[in-house]
Amino acid sequence: MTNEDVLATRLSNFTKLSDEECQALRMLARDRVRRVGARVDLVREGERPRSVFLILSGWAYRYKTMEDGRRQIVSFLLPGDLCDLNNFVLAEMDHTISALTALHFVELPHERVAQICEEFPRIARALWWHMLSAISTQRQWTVSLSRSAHERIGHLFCELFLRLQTVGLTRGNMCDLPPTQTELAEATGLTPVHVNRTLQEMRAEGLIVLKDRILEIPDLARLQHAVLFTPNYLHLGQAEAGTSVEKDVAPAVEI
Amino acid sequence: MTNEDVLATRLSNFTKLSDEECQALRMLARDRVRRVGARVDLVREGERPRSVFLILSGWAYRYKTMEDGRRQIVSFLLPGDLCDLNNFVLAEMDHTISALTALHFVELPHERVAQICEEFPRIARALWWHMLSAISTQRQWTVSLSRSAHERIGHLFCELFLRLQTVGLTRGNMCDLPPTQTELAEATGLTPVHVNRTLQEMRAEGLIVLKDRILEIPDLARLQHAVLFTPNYLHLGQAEAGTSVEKDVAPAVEI
DNA sequence: CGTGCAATTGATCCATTTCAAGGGCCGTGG
DNA sequence: CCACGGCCCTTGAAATGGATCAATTGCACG
Repeated sequence: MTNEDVLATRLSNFTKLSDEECQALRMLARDRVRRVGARVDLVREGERPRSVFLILSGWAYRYKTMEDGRRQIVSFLLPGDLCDLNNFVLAEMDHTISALTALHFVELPHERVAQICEEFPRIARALWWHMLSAISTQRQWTVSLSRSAHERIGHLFCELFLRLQTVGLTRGNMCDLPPTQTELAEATGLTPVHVNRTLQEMRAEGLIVLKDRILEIPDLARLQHAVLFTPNYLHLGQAEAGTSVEKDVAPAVEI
Repeated sequence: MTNEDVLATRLSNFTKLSDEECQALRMLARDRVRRVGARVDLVREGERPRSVFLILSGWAYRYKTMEDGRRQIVSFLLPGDLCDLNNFVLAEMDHTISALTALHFVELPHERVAQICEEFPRIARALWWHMLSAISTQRQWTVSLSRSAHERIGHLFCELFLRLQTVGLTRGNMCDLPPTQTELAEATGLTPVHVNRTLQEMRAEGLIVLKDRILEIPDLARLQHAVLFTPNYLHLGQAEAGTSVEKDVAPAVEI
């Protein structure tokens, strides 16, 4: 099901948007809707994408391949996510974006985005937030370098659940979780076997229920606590909070 | 030693800049130079920085602390690097930036940057590249999730060496490497003990010479090969390459 | 009714962690 | 001038989390 409201919904998590702005975003999502099946590449390493992708439905992911064949998924792209907003300069991709499930998306020329930003400054701001949150998320993933298997997986689940929630894709404490255990392994830097065993332990502890690609988190707070998850990096609902926070810092010497 | 040319040098790796543009960048680096000693925080988690930092000399790093005290360094900031260029929206920091060594830097109000970008579109472009390369680097770090200790450390060394090279801070095949083994451990997600042993092995293999905070890479190509390093993610010297790369991709169905 | 992929299980191996302690260097203070 | 504490690097031995190898089950699909 294609939802042309996803982007507006997603961006509303950063700033309140007017009806007019939402309408403009809705128009974007009608541009040139495309559909691809699972496992299809959207952009490949070495290419210079000439546009921004907006995901309307389905999951995608970015991954890097090493010479010896190992693959590392470096991020998941969910409905409402924009890819390579930053790539105005048409840089060469250093990784591949690929569909995890069947996918609906729109390919937006950069000018189209620029034009909307000019007309609606608040959308421009929201897009900055969007980008910021993507970068923060990337940083969080690197923190997993010092996390245990439990923490890596649990953390990922918390993140995905919350991100899906912001676009209305959770039902109570449940959500879809399309990636296979092998893909979870590629995302966390673990072995499929070990992911499997870790999942079983987490199930045994009652932290998660995961079956048939459906994830249920009986007690989100407990899971978050168990895996040391703090959601601040998603930067949800901070935009309103004003800008006047003053603390003493860096007793620097003026030169 | 403060080098007011670092930024121009750094950005020249992305696009050729005119003398006038370089001059403008040089003026930036004179704005309000500040100096702090090692281990001082520049911005702390929870704050809303109102400006961009430009590092003139010395090293800094971003890190996250977990509730149980573990620390993870998520990136190093070198001379010529700009921090939080993206943070126009004044988001709350979800991590801390701290000086690794004594540091010279400039704090630039966002308007100052915006103004320069308006006057010199090519600088704006270069700043996009700068940002892009920072994000790519962050992605590369998450690839370390599936790297061995040797690869993590070797990869980090290759990256730092090349980044330093772009701002003229290498001497032949040598460069400064101020982080302690404990800090290298925090950056790679390993134990200090294991970092120590891994370094010894890499020394024994002749891949590196590391003593007194000076790193020497006798054969960069060999090291790169040994740790599966590919420098494309730094996006150096791609800007000139034109934008017309066409390949067939994503045999998508128009709807 | 096979074929193939996802999930699962068992047994073994190894990389990395943990714990514990010693040595070198440097700045500080007696 | 020497003793001291602190930080950084180093070493050893033991414990363990996660990897590896190999095989089995279950299920969807042509």
